[in-house]
Amino acid sequence: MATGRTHRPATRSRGIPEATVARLPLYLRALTALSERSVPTVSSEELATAAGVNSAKLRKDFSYLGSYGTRGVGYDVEYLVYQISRELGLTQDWPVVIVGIGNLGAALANYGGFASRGFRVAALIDADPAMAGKPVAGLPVRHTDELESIISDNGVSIGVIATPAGAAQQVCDRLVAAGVTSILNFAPTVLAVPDGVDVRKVDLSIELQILAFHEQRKAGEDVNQPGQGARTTASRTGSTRPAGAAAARDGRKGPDGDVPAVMPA
Amino acid sequence: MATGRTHRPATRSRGIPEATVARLPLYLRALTALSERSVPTVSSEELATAAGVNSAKLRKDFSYLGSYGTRGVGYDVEYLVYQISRELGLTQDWPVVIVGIGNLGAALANYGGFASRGFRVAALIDADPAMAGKPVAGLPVRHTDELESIISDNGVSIGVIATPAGAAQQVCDRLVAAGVTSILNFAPTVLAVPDGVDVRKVDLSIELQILAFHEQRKAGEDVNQPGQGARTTASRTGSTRPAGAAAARDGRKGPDGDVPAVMPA
DNA sequence: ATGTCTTTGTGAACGCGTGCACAAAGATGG
DNA sequence: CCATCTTTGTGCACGCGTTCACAAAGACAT
Repeated sequence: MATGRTHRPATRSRGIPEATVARLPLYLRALTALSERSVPTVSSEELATAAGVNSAKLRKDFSYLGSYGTRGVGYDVEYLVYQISRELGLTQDWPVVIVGIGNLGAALANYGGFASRGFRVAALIDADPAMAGKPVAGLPVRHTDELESIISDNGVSIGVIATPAGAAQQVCDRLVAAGVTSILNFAPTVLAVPDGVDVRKVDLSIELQILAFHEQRKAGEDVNQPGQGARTTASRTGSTRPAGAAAARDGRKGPDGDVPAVMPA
Repeated sequence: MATGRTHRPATRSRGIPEATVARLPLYLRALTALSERSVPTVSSEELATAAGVNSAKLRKDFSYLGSYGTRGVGYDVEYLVYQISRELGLTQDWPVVIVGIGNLGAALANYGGFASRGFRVAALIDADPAMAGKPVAGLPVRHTDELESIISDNGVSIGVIATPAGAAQQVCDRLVAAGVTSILNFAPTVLAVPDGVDVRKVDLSIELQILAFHEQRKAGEDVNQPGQGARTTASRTGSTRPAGAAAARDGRKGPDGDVPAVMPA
C-alpha cells in the first residue's frame, strides 16, 4: 500500500468501512472491463477473482452499498458499474490541479486514468518561470502565482502535489487556503493540514523499502532456521530480540558508511 | 495511500507486524532528517510528531525491533537509523530494474529516493526499439530482449513495472521466470504471481477515486441527492448523469472504459 | 544515596476487518 | 406447482492493529 491516510480515525463514512471504499475502485475497474466485453452479469466468485480478492469479502463489501445482486444469478454488470461510480462520486466531473511539473508531474498529466474516470486536469502549475506557457500533455503550464485564481475560477477541490519535498508544505498551505479540501501527495513529506482536509500519500521509496524487507527475509530464511514451522506463536510475548542484537549494539560506534545519509529530494 | 498488498494474508514476518514494517520507512525518513541536523537523541513524542503518527504506536513498533531506547532520555538517533536500516535490509545494495520507460518510468529513473536509499537502478528496459540506447537519467535504455540476461547478470531480485496495463502481466511473467521475487507494479492490473513472489501495487487513479469519495461525502453532508457539486462557485461541467438505474442500463456508462490505453507509462 | 522527574516498554481492552459457513432467495426444469 | 440447484447476503468468530494507562527504568539534582 503506497498509501497513507492522514487523520480520520477510520471513520465509517456513511456506514461504508474505509477498507471497503478502498476496494471499490478495484471492483469498478474489473466491472468496466466486463462491461466493455458486453458481459451482462457476473457472479461474486468471478468478479472476486478478477479483482484479486476473496469472494466473501466482495459480497460483504457490496452489501454495504445495498442488495444489488440476484441470488442464483449474480450481479448485473452495468447496474453495478453505475452504483459504484455513483457511490465513489465519479458521476460528476472533478477538476484537479497538479502542482510541480517535473518528471512525475508530467507523467501524471499524461496519465489516461485520470481523464477517463471522472477527473479532469484543470491546470498544471509549476514554480519555474521557464516552464510557464510550455505545453505538457496538451495543457500550458501555469505559474504558481496563478494558483489561487485557478482554484477559485475552476472550483477545484482536489489537488495533486508532485513537487520536491521542500516545497510541499508551502504548496499544501496555499492549496488549502484557496479552498482545496483533498490532497494527493507524492512528495516524501508529512503534510500538516487542518481538520476537514483529506490527505493521501503515495510514496515510491517507501514501497520499495517494504519490498526490500520481505526480500531480505526470504533470502535469510535459508541462512537462518529454514524451519517452515518457525511460525509458532512462541515469540509472541516477550522481547523478540534478534540473536544479533547484542553484536549490533557494538557497532554503535558511529559513523558507519552503511547508513545512507542522503534523503531523497 | 497508494498501496496495495497482494496475497500474503498479513503474515507476521519474523514477529514484526506488517503494519509496523510499513511504518519503518516513515520513521527512517524522520530520523535521517534529524541525523542531518546532528540531533543526538529524540523522544518518542517528538519523533512521532515528525513522522505523523501516535507516540504509543511508535514505541510499540520499536519494541518489536528490540529495546533501543533509554528511559528518561529517548532514542539515540544514529543508532536507531542504523537499526531500522538493517531491519529493512537497506544496509545492502539492491539492484532494481525498471520496465516501461514512458513518462512514469522516466520519472522513477530520475527519482532520487531510490539511489539514496540502498537501491540501485541496474537497468531501464523498454519494448520500443526506438528507445533502445537512448539515455534516460544517465542510463541507456535496454531492449526487452535483454531482460533475462540483465536480471541474471546483475542478480536483480526486485523489478518495477511501469508499462501499459496490457503488457504488465507478460512482463511480470518474464521477470518472475528470470528470478525476480519482488515486484512493484504501477500498471492498473491485478498481477498473478506464483507463491513466494511479493507484489506491491501503486495505483494513481485509485487514490484519486478514494479522495473523490470523501470529497463527495463532505459536499453531500447536507444534501441527500447524489451528484451534487461541492463548491458553490463554478458550475461543474459535465455529465451529471440522469439518476436512476434505467439510464445506467442503456449501454455506455460513465466516463469511459477503464484500462486506459496509455498508462502512466 | 536518595528522591524526583522524565520517558520508555508493555499489559490489557477494544474495535475493525476478514473469512467461514449457512440459511434465505430466487432461477430453472419437469 | 414443486423440487432442485445456484448464488447471494450475513451472523459469527477470530485475529490483527490501535490506543490507553501505568509500572519500571534510568537520568539528574541535591
